Amino acid sequence: MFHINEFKKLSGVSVRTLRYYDKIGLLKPVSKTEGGHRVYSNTELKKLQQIQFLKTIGFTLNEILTMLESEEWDWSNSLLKQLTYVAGEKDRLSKIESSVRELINGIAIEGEEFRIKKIMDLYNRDSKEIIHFNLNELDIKNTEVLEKLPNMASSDPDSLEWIALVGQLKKYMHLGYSHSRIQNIIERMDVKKGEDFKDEDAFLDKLWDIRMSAEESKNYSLYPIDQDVLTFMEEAYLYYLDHQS
Amino acid sequence: MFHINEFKKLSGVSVRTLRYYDKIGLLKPVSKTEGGHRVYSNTELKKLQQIQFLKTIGFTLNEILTMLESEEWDWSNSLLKQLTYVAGEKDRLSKIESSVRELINGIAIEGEEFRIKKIMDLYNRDSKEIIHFNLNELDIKNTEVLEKLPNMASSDPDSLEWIALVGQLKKYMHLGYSHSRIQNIIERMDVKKGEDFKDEDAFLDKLWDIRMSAEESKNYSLYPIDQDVLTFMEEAYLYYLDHQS
DNA sequence: TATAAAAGATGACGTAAGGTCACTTTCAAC
DNA sequence: GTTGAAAGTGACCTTACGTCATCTTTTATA
Repeated sequence: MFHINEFKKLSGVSVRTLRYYDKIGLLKPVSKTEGGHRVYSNTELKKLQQIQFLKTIGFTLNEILTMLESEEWDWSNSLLKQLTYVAGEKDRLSKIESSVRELINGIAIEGEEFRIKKIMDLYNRDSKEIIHFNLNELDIKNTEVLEKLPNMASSDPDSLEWIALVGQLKKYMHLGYSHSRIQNIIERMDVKKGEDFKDEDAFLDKLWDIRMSAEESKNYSLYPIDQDVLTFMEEAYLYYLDHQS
Repeated sequence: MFHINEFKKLSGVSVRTLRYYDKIGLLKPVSKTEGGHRVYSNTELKKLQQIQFLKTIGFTLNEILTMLESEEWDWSNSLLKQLTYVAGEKDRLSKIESSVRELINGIAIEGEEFRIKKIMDLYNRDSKEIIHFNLNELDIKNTEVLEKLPNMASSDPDSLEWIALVGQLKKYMHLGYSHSRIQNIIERMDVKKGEDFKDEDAFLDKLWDIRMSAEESKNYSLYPIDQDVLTFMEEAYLYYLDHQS
């Protein structure tokens, strides 16, 4: 049993935060003294560490609250959502990073005059690729795509394998679409497509369809796939069809 | 000259935001009508676009305010700072992404309940860094297994596929080891084993070894594989070897 | 046991960047 | 001049706490 300052030292979380978590019902002390001082135990310490972890991967306190409250929480689903979010943010930051690098280089080379003009140029480009893209994504995510891909957030191993396959494709892209490793991946995708999923709503069919129409991929919000990966996939697939035994 | 609603349509920025920018002195309208309605011009449109750009690369409105106010601003310096910040954030998100992936993988293989709290418990306040689940942080006592599986906690797509394959095996176990679906999975495992990894330390070889000695798998604690899955895998593999071609 | 000091509790206000009412005033068309 | 649309202002709300200010409880010492 610890009082609040000991608990703070054990957990590394500020007293204010502990009181706040108590207030919002996220982490209540195991009991209180007669005078109203909070008393914590090891149980609360563990729970607090879980909270800290979920916070670092980007969940809000409210989300964490409902997660830890409900006994039957769909962890896979929310973790996949979170993965989507995190991967998307990472992607966004990558683009920003290159913009800023470009700007710095431009200023270094061309000097002061470069400033306004180039900022504008960069902004216009970014506004098309980043901002506008995000707005569309948000709008569409809630309506069409979710209906189109009902099972896409499942923790089904098949879905996971699909994710793995796309990941491999990306990893080995530099080998070129005719490379045997790439062709093996494509073959597995093709086999898997025909073999594992015969129902219409299946994850793979939907994603396969999306591959066909590159435009749609922009709205594909569960697992962001870069445009170049999709293009590459298309090329590799065509090559695969041509050279099939 | 535009009134506020036209300006909103031109810029894509909400009316509330425009009024807010006016209030904090970031973007004032060129003039006001006698009745107090805001009037904007093309100059403000350009400035607003600059603001939007600076916002997307992560500057606060306050920073932008001082930037645009002072005539001689050290752009290189602040952009470099921003680059550092953005790159750092990207790095942070990368680590989070791997953590989440690993968590998902663990759940995919093992099922929801058991693993998640245990993994989350790994979060230590001591490590100010985001946890990167490498094996050292895990509570593993058998060091032999540790040495055998150097890369198994990585989010390498190859690892992901392996994980997915084991997951599928578990999922379709009930079909029996001679079922075509199972045999397909086994075949992919076998092909993958020989094909993708030729170096000794590779993930798959090591795990394949572990399949051989079922006892060791008990110490295999990052992605523990159930005993029955291992046994089943062995049976299916023997069947596969017998009936090959 | 009395008392002082330390520790804890509670409440209020502030943060960034606006969103969302509610209510009032001005503009533009007829 | 009337009227409906558009614009104005002000207040409260959001996250996850930090930072006082004031009051009460606990604890250590005389």
